[in-house]
Amino acid sequence: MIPMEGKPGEAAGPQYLALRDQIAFNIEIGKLPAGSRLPSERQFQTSAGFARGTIRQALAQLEAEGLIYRRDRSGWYVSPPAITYDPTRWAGFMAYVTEQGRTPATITLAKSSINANAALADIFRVAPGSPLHVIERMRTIDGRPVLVERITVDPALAPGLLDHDLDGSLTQILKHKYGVVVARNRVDMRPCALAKEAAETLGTKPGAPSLTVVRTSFDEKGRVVEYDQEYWRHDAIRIHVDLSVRGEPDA
Amino acid sequence: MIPMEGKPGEAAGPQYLALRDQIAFNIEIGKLPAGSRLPSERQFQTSAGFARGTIRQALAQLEAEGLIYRRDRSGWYVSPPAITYDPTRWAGFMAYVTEQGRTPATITLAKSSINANAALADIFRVAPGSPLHVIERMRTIDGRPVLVERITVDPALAPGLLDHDLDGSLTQILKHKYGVVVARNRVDMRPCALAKEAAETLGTKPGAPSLTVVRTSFDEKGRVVEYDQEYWRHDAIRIHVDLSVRGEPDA
DNA sequence: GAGTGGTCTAGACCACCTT
DNA sequence: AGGTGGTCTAGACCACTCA
Repeated sequence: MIPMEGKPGEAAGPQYLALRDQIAFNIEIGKLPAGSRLPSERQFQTSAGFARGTIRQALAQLEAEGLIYRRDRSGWYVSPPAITYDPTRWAGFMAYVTEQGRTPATITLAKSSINANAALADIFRVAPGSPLHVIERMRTIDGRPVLVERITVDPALAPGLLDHDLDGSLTQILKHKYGVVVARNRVDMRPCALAKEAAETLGTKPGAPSLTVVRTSFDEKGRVVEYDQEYWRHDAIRIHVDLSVRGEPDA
Repeated sequence: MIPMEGKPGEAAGPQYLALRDQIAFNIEIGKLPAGSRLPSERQFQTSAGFARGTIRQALAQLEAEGLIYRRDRSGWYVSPPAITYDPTRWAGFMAYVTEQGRTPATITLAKSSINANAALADIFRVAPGSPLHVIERMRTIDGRPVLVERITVDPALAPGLLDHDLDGSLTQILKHKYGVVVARNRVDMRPCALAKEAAETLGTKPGAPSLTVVRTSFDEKGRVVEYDQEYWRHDAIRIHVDLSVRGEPDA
């Protein structure tokens, strides 16, 4: 067990925030380095003298701030630094994670053919019931699962796609094996909470804070080549966009 | 009090998720319209037969998902639809909120002159201790506070800026009164939790889930004209970016 | 099998909002 | 003044992980 430092001057307020401050302080000064495990909730109970519910409130607060994360039924850990994601750049996951000095990996969870429901039929502009490829993958950074994604591809553009090794870059495969080139990208992002299934895959709890990123890629003819729904641990990503002027200035 | 509908077939799982599903169902079918108030926690306690802690777990879950929000010590309310924000477009808050059929408003909370600390001096490339304008504002959509922001401006570019009415568009003032035109924008976003002060201003609880947006605006000479830190209620915003190809494709 | 977090109970008092 | 959410306690049992 890692002994915690007391923290200096504190403002008044709820006890759980005082405990939060103390833990945050120990993370700041490096006493609790990234990736290390926090003392157990019952150890905090003893050392801090609060009820377990209060301890958990402090931990939930730190989780919401992105300072710590949990591994389901295993313990609480200090979050590693977030990866910066720039939707205006075309680099894929493997590329930009490596660029930032981290180690990415991809695990294909499932691949299958489905029939388009109304929503997907609308997105791909095909008849409802048309076949579509669906690929589910999990991606890790330095061994920690950070996102699950569900990719839908129109088999008309990439027949036999599912026979390839899908642990690398999908965009690369589409380009080199099928000559499909992405000409336009649409990206939607919003904070949300993890659904049960995604939470289990990421080894965390349903309802854990998360960021949903939906990417729709089009080729030069405006056809949808890839529809990608990503669910990120919210402490693993930050968005960065750098733009020169375009569009009308302000109001 | 609004009577709640029972919800149909349910999967096994924790009780708080069952209650979550029931409330979510009532929001979906419109029994609990946007902006309306939920029954009180103690009413749920009676009607659902759970302990209050379990009720609060369900509500916290719905809050994390962005379906409901709280007004401190007042009650729980159904979240209105989110506003779409496109960082690649130049439209200001007033413009894009209006475009989406909603009513924006701005309230200036404070304006003052400070001396640059190390971090700000670095951003503005001035000597530490140099004077800087700081403006704090709150912005609302349809009367609901959705963000607080802290804007820093170099007085060298806009002397006397604080004497203007700052409830409108700052970018407009900089452009029309000072001839300062934004040529480049850098935007950083990340999920986080509201600090105590921001939470109070937004009428919610510290630690409420939130999205931080930091905008740095440059003029054509590369000088920083505006440094804007925004703290959004996480259920009030979604990001949308639409891009044509640029940069190398993938890896 | 010991220990972890996940869930749940049944109370309590408080600060604050609302009427 | 009555009701609200905010905080806190002191237990309990369970499903699961880990050694």
